Amino acid sequence: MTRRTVRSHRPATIADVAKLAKVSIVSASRVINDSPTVRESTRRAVRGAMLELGYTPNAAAQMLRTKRSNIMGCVVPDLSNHVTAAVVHAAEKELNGAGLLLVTASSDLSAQREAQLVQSLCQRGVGGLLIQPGDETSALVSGAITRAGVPVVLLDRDVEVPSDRVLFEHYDATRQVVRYLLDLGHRDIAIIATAETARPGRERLRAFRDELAAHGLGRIPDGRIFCGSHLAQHGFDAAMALMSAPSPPTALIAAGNLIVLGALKALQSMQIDIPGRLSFVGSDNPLVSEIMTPPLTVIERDNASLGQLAARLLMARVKAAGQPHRGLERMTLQSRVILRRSCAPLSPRTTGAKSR
Amino acid sequence: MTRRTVRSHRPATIADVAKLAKVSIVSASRVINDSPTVRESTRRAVRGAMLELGYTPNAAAQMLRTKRSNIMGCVVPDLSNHVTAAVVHAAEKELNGAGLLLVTASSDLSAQREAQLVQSLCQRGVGGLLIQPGDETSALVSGAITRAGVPVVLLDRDVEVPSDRVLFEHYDATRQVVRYLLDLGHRDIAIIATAETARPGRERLRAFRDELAAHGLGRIPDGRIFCGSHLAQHGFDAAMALMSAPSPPTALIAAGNLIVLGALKALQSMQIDIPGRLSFVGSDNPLVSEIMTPPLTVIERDNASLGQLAARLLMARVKAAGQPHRGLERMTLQSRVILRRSCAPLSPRTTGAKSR
DNA sequence: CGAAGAATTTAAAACGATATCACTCTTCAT
DNA sequence: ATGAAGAGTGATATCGTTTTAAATTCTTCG
Repeated sequence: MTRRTVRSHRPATIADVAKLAKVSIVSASRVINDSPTVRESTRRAVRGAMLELGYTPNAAAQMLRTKRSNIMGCVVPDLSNHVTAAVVHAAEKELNGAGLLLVTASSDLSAQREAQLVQSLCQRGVGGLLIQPGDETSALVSGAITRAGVPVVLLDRDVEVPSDRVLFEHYDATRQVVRYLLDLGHRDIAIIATAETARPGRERLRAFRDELAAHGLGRIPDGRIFCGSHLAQHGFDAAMALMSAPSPPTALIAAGNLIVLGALKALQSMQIDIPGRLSFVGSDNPLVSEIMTPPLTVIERDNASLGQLAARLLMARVKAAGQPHRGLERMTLQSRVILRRSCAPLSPRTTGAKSR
Repeated sequence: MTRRTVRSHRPATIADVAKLAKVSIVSASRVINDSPTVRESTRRAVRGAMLELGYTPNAAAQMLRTKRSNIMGCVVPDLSNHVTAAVVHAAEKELNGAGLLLVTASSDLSAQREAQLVQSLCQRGVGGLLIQPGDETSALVSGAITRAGVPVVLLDRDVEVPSDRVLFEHYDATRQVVRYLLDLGHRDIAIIATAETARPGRERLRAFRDELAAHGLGRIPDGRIFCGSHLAQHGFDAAMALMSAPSPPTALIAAGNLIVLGALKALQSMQIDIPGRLSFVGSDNPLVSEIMTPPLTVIERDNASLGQLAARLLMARVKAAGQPHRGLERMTLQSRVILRRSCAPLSPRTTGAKSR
């Protein structure tokens, strides 16, 4: 028969709180939103009532009135990619810490789907967006972003829109790796990369060309550059083509976490000795590349930091909504080159095999 | 000066649609919600107006009124885990296809955080939940689930709550693997698994014990079973302890996708020959385990199917809300054992090394 | 042709919060 | 004493939708 805190089935509303605290609904609302113009005694009364009723604001009503929600959106090409998942996970964690939620949607690299998702998320009232477009050149996507109407932070992409962005430094790291291979004596280096329509692929490729050119090797022979999807299959196909050709390269850079795996599968199926016959540079896959045989020289990035920074940037922008626009942020995170044992000096054997 | 479709900045509301279609707001609402009691001509008029205005319902208002939203929630231990990400990605894709969104939150294996997330998501009005609790025995979590008030589908977990669940078959596959090792002549087999407080770890361990007992090896010596976290570090530590002991096992099962990587790192650092000195069984990591040296015998699961099935189950349950409760679903997906080259018959050398 | 009944449509009342604006009550300078 | 400024409060309108119940129109049939 105890009647303490009747805990009616219906969740408490602000009206219940107000009544219990013996103040107006408006005052209750003020307390909830930390308005400064409310007397301390009132604040205490409302706080007490909220606690007693276990009150939490109805998000839908709040959003209907204010037009913004504390749900952020995130559009990425493929959440099942380990690198993407790491970024998203870090962002989500950072946002959660601030009481925000993150809804994630995968576009499967379809520009149309991307644009549609951005629109659909905005219309559903997300407060801000993290976006990693698959293709930076799509007008459909840049249009959708421009029209979003909420703060947007780009994830390692450089689309021509007035948004903040957090980027990885790909160019220097790639040049560094190419130089490393050149220093080892390699003169015939190939690269398998992602599409040039997105920053990582474009930057890595540009670095590849520039560094070779800087060493007087600007005239890259045909069939040394493979640009395409980020999928393992692309790595496999490209590596197959490369190494089954009459005169294969002596070094290979696999620039993409799945590409690495596909390429290695191909190399293994052709029983190509690494680094005996081919020096190999991979990327990402931190745990894995360490225990491969041989352990892989790779370019690695701190994906968690990217996600975290992006989330912070977004929250700052959302909070500052309405205030005069600070200049656009453009943060760059360094990549790390980790030397392991998958690259070796160009040996007589390699040369021999090639000059045959 | 063209005034066609003025495209006012404010998005169109149902009132605009109704006015343009020259019907009442209610009729417009009926058309939007596919109510059967609306004349064909009316329907056409409203449809036309919607299209012309580019109208889409305001989700907040809809939710405020109906108390349900088309956003689903998902609570998992760690989105950055490849396996988890695959499941979530598939679920998200399936939901997206039906016009639903998925907000994902990671609990970092904290039961408290899990309970809190479930509550916070519900209060924010998600229409249903996919949950993978880190610890099935936590009353905090099962309480939160019971109190959720929306349909819940458990992801490969067996919590005592009245919810649907989609499970992987772990028991048979593990017994199969143990039998395989026994058939190869191994008598001293070790296992590194995740915690017993969650289904996968518990099932695998039970299978391990049962199959050994079935072969008269029920008396498992100390230090052959390692239960703990799912992290690589646990795999590393356990493998280190196992193989640096005076009489190491001749076969090892690493039951967890990260555990595998940690264990392999340890084995490599100790320069333990696989399968010469130790037969090794891994799990998951499909692309990777194929290109390891040697290629790994593993237990694999179709994570995408799990996610997809869970999403479907959830949608069915959400749609059937209010209707008499069908019995609880409990679907099981088979695991696959893939034999590769990381296991070998117990050789004289292995035996010798051991009997020394 | 008129009435009953079915089929549509509509006006008005929620849903739960915040925004706006008016009001009271101090405090303080004139 | 008067007025102005400002702090604190509250009544009411509003956000965009669905629900309810009542009103209207359309059929059908005696």
